[in-house]
Amino acid sequence: MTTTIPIPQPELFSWTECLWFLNRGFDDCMYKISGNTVRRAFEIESEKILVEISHTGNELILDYLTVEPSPKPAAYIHKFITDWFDLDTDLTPFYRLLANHQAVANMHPQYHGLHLVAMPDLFEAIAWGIVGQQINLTFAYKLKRRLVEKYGTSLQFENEAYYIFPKPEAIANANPADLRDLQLSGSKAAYLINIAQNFADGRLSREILLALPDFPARQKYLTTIKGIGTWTANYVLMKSLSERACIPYGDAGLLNALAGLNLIENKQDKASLDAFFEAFTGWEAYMVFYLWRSLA
DNA sequence: CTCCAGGTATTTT
DNA sequence: AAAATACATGGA
Repeated sequence: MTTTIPIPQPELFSWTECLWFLNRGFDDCMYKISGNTVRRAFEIESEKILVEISHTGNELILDYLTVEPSPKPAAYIHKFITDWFDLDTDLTPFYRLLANHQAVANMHPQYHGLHLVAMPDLFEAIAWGIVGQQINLTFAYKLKRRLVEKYGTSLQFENEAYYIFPKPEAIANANPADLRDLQLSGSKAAYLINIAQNFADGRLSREILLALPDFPARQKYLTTIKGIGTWTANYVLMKSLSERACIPYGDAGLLNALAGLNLIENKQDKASLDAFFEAFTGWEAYMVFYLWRSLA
């Protein structure tokens, strides 16, 4: 079965750039890329579904490779993919701001059509944020894979396993020592279990965060949770809740990119960092994403 | 061997 | 309130 998702502004969308980001040299176990297609497995209401996404000029094409989804999972997947590639955002204003700033003006022609590649699943985004704190990305993706292979589920297709991120319940019931054996730190193991329990008990969810009045309220709510500091809160909000005003302060890649462009003196130079971002009000998260892109 | 990684909580000035 | 430190371990 095949279905499609229209791309509202195909002239400002580049599938090649989005795929480049997904495939930028790390081993992310949540999808597989081959050629110009990406496959990802979902488990919704205990239905396991494998989707292959490809692209034409003005729409994404979804092929269901195993089973045809029921209406509710189909709707979930449609929304997930719309959010994954941030299809509904019009980049025109962002590109105008880039053009006005000499140091980053070339990013528009260079990365034209790159949409912010998101992590629509909030639990996955938070868990990934925790796992990735203060370690290099290569190692972080290894830890993520171990976590997913041990606590997630999977679907077999053509002799390959497609993994589905663990449900909160699976990690809520995990033994801290087992997480520690995956080479997570003791602190991270405790953070993950506590956060998973919050999700499992209904004390934390996308809906709960969205019900808060504004962005600062969501930041504050997240940072009250052990293990979620300024960086993780902003990272999660920009990657999973489409908050466009997020700056993951302290992010090593962000600081390196800004230093490389001589926009900050050193990693403590918050004044210059804030001054730079003032030119991108409302598009801070996109600016961060493009700076990360520029590091490759 | 050293230094740094898509940091945070805790302890010490 | 600001600064130092422990945490874990791979990669360069």
